[in-house]
Parts: sequence; C-alpha cells; structure tokens
Amino acid sequence: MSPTIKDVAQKAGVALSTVSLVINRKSNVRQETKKRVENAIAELNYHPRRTARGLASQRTYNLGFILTEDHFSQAEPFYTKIFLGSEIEARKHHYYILLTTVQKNFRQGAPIPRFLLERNVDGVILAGKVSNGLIDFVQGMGLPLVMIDYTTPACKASTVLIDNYGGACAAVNQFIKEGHRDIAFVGGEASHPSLSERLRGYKAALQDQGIPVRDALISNAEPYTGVDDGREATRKLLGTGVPFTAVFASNDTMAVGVMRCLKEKNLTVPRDVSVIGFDDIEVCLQVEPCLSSVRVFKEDLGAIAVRRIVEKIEDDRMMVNRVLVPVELVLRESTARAPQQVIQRIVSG
Amino acid sequence: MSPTIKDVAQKAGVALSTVSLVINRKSNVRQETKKRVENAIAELNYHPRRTARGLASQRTYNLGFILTEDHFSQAEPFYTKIFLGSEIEARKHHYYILLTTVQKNFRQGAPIPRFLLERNVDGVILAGKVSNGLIDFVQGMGLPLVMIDYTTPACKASTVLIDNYGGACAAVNQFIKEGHRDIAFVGGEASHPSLSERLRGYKAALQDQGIPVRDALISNAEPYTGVDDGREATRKLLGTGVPFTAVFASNDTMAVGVMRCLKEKNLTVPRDVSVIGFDDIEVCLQVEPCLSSVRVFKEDLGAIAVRRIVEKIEDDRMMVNRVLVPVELVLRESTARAPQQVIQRIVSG
DNA sequence: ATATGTTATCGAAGCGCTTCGATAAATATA
DNA sequence: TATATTTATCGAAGCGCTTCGATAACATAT
Repeated sequence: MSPTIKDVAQKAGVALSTVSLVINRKSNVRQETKKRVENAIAELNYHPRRTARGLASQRTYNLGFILTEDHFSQAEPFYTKIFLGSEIEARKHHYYILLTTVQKNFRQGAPIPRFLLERNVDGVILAGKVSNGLIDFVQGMGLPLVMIDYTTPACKASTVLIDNYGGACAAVNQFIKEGHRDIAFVGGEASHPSLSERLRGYKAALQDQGIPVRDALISNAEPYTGVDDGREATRKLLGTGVPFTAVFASNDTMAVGVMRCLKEKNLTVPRDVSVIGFDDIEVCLQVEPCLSSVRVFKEDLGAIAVRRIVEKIEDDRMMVNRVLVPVELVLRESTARAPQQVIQRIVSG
Repeated sequence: MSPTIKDVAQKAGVALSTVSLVINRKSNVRQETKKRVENAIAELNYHPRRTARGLASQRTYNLGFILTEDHFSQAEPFYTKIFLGSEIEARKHHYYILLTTVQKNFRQGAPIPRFLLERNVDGVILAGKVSNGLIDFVQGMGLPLVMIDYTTPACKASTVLIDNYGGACAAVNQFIKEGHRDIAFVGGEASHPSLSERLRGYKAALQDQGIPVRDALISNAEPYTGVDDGREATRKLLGTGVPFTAVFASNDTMAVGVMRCLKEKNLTVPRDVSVIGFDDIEVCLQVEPCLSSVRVFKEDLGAIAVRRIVEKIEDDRMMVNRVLVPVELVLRESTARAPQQVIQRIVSG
C-alpha cells in the first residue's frame, strides 16, 4: 500500500492536518515545519489520492467534454483536434478530461452523461451543436459551462467561437483582389450557425465591393456538407449556365467535392476556376492542386475553452464572455487571377 | 445539494448499508425491500457519487491511456482512432479514460503521469512504442496493464497486436497473383517492431512462392516513415536501375510518397507500377489513383484492449494473453496486373 | 506584569460511500 | 418445541483526505 497523509504526519512529527495545509499551500505554516513535512513527503514518495481529496474537497479535477455522436465519429477529425487541444491544456492545469457523446437530439429522457450524474466533473465543455435541453441540464446542475463553436441567443455561458464571418470575408476579398467578380458560394444546409455565418461573410464581402449578390451563384440546398454534396452542388451550379470563375466553399470537404466536379467537367483549377475552402484540414494538402483554405486553429479552440472553464471553476464570479478566435487565410495552389474571358459553360448532364 | 445515500435510506426506511447492497447488487436482499429502495432512488433521482464510491471501494472506474508525445501529435490520426475506439468501449463498461502522453524516452526522473501517482485509474493501456521504464513502472504499481501495437519479449502483460506479418503476406501475394515478380519494399527505419514484421511478411511471401528476395529491391534506410521518406526511398530504388513493377510500402504515408515519386518520373500507377500501402488511413481515398492498402481496424484495437483490461480489473486471476487482430487487404485503383514487359528504367537525377 | 492581538498547530468532524461482523428474522432439522 | 442453519438487515468502522473551530505559542501594546 502506498503511504497516506498519516504516514507523512508521523514521519514529520506533526498533525495530519498540518500536512494537508502544506500540500494545499494554505495559511500560515512556519518555514521550518514546512520543510520537515516536505522532506517527509519526499522520503516517502507520497502523493495524495485523487479520490480522497475529491470526496473531502468536492473537487474532482476532472472536466467533462461533450460532443454529439455525429461529430465524434466523423472521419474528419475537426472536433477531435479541438478535443486534443483541450486535453493538452487541461493537463497543464492539472485537470483530466472525461469525454462523452450525446445523441444529436438530446431531450427529456435521453441518457445523461454519467459523469454529470455522478458529479465527477468540476465543469463542462460542450463542443459543436448540441441541443438546448443539454445546455439547460448542465446549467441546472450549477456546473460551470463553456461552449465551443456553437451558441444560442438565449445561452448564458462563455463561448469560444470561430471567426467564421471574418474568414469568409477574407476568402472572398482575396478572390476580388485577384480580379474575380463571378464568385459562387457552395455550402450545405446551414443548420449550424457557423455555416450561416460563412454565408453571411460571403455576402457582406461582395456587397462591400459593390458586387451584387446573386442567388444563382449560391448553393446551400444540399442536405449535408460532405464531398458528394459539394460535387452535387457544383453540378447544379454549372447546370444553371450562370458563369463563375471562383468558388468559396463553406468547408474543405465540400471544396474537395467542388474540385472533383470541376475536373469531371474538364475545368482546370485554378486556371479556369479558383477555389477556397474553410477549416484547413489535412485534405487540403492531399488534393491536387493543393487547396487554399481558411485555417481554423482547432487545438486553440479547445485550449481556450479549458482556460476559460478553469478560471470559472476557480473563481465563480468570473464573467460570462465570448471569445472570437481569429482565422487565417492560407493560399495554396487552388487560387489564381481570374481568367481573361469568362469560361464558357459546359452543359451539364 | 443532490441527495445522498442517507436520504435514500431514510425515505425507504432501511439502513444506509442496505441501500448500498441494493446499488451494488450484492448478497441477499428481499425482493420487497429491494423494491422499496429502488423506488426511493427513483423518486429522489439519486446517483451515488463517483468520488465517494471511489474512496470507499478503492475503485475509480477510470482507465489510463498512455501514448508517447510523437504519436499523439502526429497529423495522421492512427493512434487517435485507437484511442477513440477505447473511449467508446470504455463507456460501455462504465469506465472513463484519462489520456496522457509521455516523452518518447521515459526513464528515471521523467515526469510520471499524474493519474498513476494519484492512484486515479484502475488499469492502464499503453499504445505504441513506449519505453521499458514506463512498462516496468506501471507493473511495479501493481496495476493491470494492456499494451497495444507494441510489446517486448520480456513484457509480461496482455497485448493487442496487429497482424502485420499476415497483412504484408496478403499484399505481396496479391501482387504475385497478378503476375508481378519484381516487387519492391519501401519501409522506413524499422525501429518499431510492427514495421519489421511487415518486412518479414514481405520476404516470407516471396520465398513461399519461390521468388528470390533481393536486397536491391528493399529500401528501409530512410530515417522516418513520412511522405518524403517514401518519395526519397523510391528515387533511390529507381536510381539503382533494378526494374520492378510493384511496390509494397510499409505504411500508407510512405506509399503516398512512392506514388508522388513515380508520377514525377512519369510512371503511371497502376499501369507501370502497382502500389499497396498499409494501415488504410483516410489518405488512401484522397490520392489519385486511390491507394490499395492493408486495412487495420484501429478502433477495434482500442476496444479490444479495453475489454481485456476490464476483465483483468474485475478478475485479477485473468491470464496474460496476446491477441493478434486480423487485417484486411483492400484493393482500390493502385494495383493492376503486371505490365507485359518490364518497364525501362528512367534514369534518376 | 497583564491584557490584546497574531500566528502556528492541532484534533475532530465530516465528505458519501463500502464492507464486515453482529444481530435479528425466517427457515430447516432433530 | 428447542436447536441449528440460513437469510436479511443493521450499525459501526473505515477509506484518505479537507476544513474549521479550539488551543497553544509567540509577539506587541499597555
């Protein structure tokens, strides 16, 4: 059996509670006693047990991290990276993270993460779009809460958001700078606020430069945001016969679909059409040509959320706030100056 | 404050310890008392606290998952997937996973995962190549241990291994079946036993079919196993002038490098050279042509490890064993019948 | 010298459970 | 019916800490 605080107290010749005071850097302990205790700790190689401390202090030093199932199992490790960012930051603050998923549509009667019921976390991070019911439940328990990449108007919790709007503007402005005027938008059904923000940025950037926003160049009817949805959206866009020389896709996966479709139609990227995606996931470097994208600092999102929640746990007067994490336009091979003459439409099948 | 076991006992009109017996499905409790207690639990919406149970029972229901730093931060989420597989399986058994990384060269004096010191886990999973010092440390603590994708001859712990040997054989046999005889091997420096197993399988499959193993067709001198190493290895292979029509790469990342190099030299995959990788990571579907590969069921590795360790925790007489997880050859576009005549070497730069 | 305030240390209670030995109730055996 | 055996329930101790009020030791003011 490993040593307990009692053993340390004995060895140091002090009361058990004094050892505790030393461990927790509390109040007034004489230098000399402190030394004695520290020596005893070192000699015995003593480490207090988490469970015991947890029970006595009502602090677990665990954080709950909740994702919806679909985000979790997605091939593209967008949220996984956020989680890993949290993990690393959490350790710096001496916390561990308990990860769990909930069904997309959490509501009354749905199974509740066990770590909440068992009061095994000091705070909760919610990543991505989760149901309001869950948000309310966590707050109802009186647990500190931080949300990542999602929020609701009513939600009174700290939030870490991506600068979707700014990123979209940057992408579109880049196109405009390079002489493009017929810029299409490809995004899936905007059920996630991030996606509608990206559309909003697209529109705003165009208007800012006096370029009219044309519905014929906007595709956001596809049900999801996968490669195939991007491809299908592009097919439809080409089908309308309205010419364009650039496409801003609301995420990289769709952008890959856009590129596939263009290639099928014998259009060359970036000679005929320039493309910019969003997120900057690995695939950008694996397609040909390499895809320009708006980089999202995924690990940072996680790390920032952890810092916020630790602050909140350690000082519960901490204000609710909203962090907008900047993004970065990364130009690669999929963008170029607009072609001299607008390409002729290839009639679609 | 949420209800405690005391509240339940009061409400049900039984002793506190009886409630505990019901919760833990222990010994003999009369049907009727059991019902009473269960009703009280339901009415109060009672859930025992993890920390309290942990302290009393010396069981945390946490599992430690240890990776080396380099594996963790690798872009390619091979180990991440293993971890996620563990995570999901762990929840099924009512465990949570505490994740941490250690330096590649853990030894005396290196920081030890906090969850070990604080006795905050019931068992440990080690994934990938970790130092012996760490293995010894965990076992020295008397904690159940399961290793994934790595083992040492001396190690007395249950192990979950990939069938590297079998996978390599399958790949090479496929080449042979399609008429290839000049089959090259591209693998990085075989510091990880998995990689040398793959080389061993390659050799064995050739010999089995009476095809001589030629050192000139084997490249395993590159320091790492990244894309660039694969490309460089191929360049050197081509440079020797020894003709080949197929390449088995010991992982997909290197295989991508192989394909890049071949393309640079104006060789077409699979017309001129067939390629098969190993691991079956996402990139296989993102390159052109799609890469054939030996699929490793990463999530399964994690899940199996969890099952093993839970068994061990719950019954410590459990035997140490070694599971060899099968792999699956996935044929895509990068393999074809051997060309009629051996291609002429392009002289390398 | 005594009263007053500070600082350092201690002991005991308590956190919310599990577990074990004791006891009471129910059942079987003689 | 009395006794032995089995089954159900209970009370108390204990898991290893934190925390708080009490006390002892020391310094300062009167």
